[in-house]
Amino acid sequence: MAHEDHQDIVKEIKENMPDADTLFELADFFKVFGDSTRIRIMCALFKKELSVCCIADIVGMEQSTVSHQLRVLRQENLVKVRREGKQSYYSLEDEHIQKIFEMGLEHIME
Amino acid sequence: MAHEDHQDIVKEIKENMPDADTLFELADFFKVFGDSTRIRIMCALFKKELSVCCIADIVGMEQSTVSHQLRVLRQENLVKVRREGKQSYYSLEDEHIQKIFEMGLEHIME
DNA sequence: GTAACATATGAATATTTGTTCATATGTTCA
DNA sequence: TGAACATATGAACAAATATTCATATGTTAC
Repeated sequence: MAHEDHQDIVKEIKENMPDADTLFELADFFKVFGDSTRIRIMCALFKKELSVCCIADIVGMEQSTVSHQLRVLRQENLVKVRREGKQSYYSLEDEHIQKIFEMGLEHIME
Repeated sequence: MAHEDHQDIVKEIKENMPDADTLFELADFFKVFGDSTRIRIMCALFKKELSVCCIADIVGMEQSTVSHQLRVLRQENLVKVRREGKQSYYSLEDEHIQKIFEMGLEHIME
């Protein structure tokens, strides 16, 4: 290492990279997709909005677990909530999420 | 919970979900995107293939750290290696990766 | 008001994960 | 062969994370 080539390449690439903050934020965004419980929750929400207890039943986990994970999803703006009576109905924030999901699927299917 | 509505919805959604194994695999795939070091490595590789020491310099981390993370990327088929003399040159496996990356960026930019 | 239900949250725990150091492996050149 | 360099890997440690239990908060109906 440390020949001129090396330094030139490093410099060139560095200059064209998005800034570190953006990439850090991006990693945090993808981190949300990196857990099977959350993935399953999101997947369940593709069809329609669902209450917390429905989601818990679908993914087969404690209501508490689901609630914690829904908070994570909310914090990254992947889902939104609507309160109706005793229940909270969750739905996907936008269609990006499903697209990203599908691209991931495409990749692992190869 | 446990009114008929609830059970019907749960059943309907469950039947239409991809199987658990697939979703588990998908989570593992996205997990790779969920770390800022790996994201930065991938991002560096958008332009061209790079040697390990170049990557280490670009992301500003130990050669060892980068090597470990490159293994993770390899295991999920996100990068491929080409050995040339003393150096290993890494490059992205396919164009899915950049697309997924860009969709993520789009989302966080909103 | 209280009871019954749905959801959210805090604390504790176990597991996973990222990084580093030290070192092994692989490659080239003399 | 051995020295010098590049990369890979194992062990150890610190930090982050997912889950559960217990309980608090919020809502409705009586």
